[in-house]
Amino acid sequence: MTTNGLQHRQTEIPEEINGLRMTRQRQEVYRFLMGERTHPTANEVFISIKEALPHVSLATVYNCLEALVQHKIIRQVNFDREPSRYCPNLDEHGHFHDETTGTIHDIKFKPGINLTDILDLPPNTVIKDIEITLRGQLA
Amino acid sequence: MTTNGLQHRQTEIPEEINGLRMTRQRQEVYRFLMGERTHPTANEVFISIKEALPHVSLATVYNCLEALVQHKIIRQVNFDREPSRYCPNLDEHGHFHDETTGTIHDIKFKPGINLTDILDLPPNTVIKDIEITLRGQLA
DNA sequence: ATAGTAATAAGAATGATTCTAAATTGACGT
DNA sequence: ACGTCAATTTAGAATCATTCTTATTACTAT
Ligand SMILES: [Mn+2]
Ligand SMILES: [Mn+2]
Ligand SMILES: [Zn+2]
Ligand SMILES: [Zn+2]
Repeated sequence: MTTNGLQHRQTEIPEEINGLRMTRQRQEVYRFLMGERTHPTANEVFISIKEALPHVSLATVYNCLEALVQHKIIRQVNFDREPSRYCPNLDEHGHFHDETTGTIHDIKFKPGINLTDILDLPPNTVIKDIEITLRGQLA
Repeated sequence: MTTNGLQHRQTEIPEEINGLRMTRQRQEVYRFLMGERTHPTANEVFISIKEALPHVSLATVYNCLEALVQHKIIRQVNFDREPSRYCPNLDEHGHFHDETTGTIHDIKFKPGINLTDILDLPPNTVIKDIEITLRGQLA
């Protein structure tokens, strides 16, 4: 019988994703985000993974989130000047911010739509990223 | 001969726009933004209008910008977590952030396009605002 | 002019995020 | 296993755009 804590692991996360070594802290951040549709903030991630890693620091959560974003494992989402939120959905999608409840919802694009088709862009423009944000009420 | 400083005014800005009283400070902020396509930050506005109003404070610039935004006279534009920028273009448009030069460009939509047509939104959704941001290079 | 309200100014406070420096961990070769 | 080196984590300090506080000044209306 060992005490390495690996024997009863429930969700298996690979050693490495997109070239990023998945340390215990990164695993917990990633696992939590994968189970959330709410686009949590860094602080919400911090509070939640403290259950599994009581000694984790907020700086590490920021470090993990930055590493995961840079390796395109998760996405960072910003609403105006509010604290950044994090999204595990890698499909191209927009974000709807419901003013009534404060909740955030992923918005898919209708099938067959190319965002660049509707934009009046100069020729030969290289687009690295598109962000679409909506604010309103889910009537 | 008077010293009220109003006799040689070059650009006439009305006393009131969209129900907002145009104080001297608000006029200068607004006048500067109207002459800029660069989407300046609050600090850039501050530095520029100090020529005309040497005693203006940065807090006042923030106050003015907030008032102008709330009365839909200008628009606030955010790129990730960078300082907010301000835009005098009230037409519906997106923003392209050129990584090479750091410049920001307004992006028009192709004629006859309704943004909501391409989004897979739940029925009866009230949309108060849409923001489209692109990042890349103007090849 | 007086009173009441709105706006401005200067500086302090805020808070999400980043930085610093020291300790810990992991990977790799011996 | 051991030593070495790089990567990662940690706690706390620092950063800095923005907001807040409070006193002063400017309008507006009687
Ligand atoms: Mn947070
Ligand atoms: Mn600024
Ligand atoms: Zn999302
Ligand atoms: Zn613009």
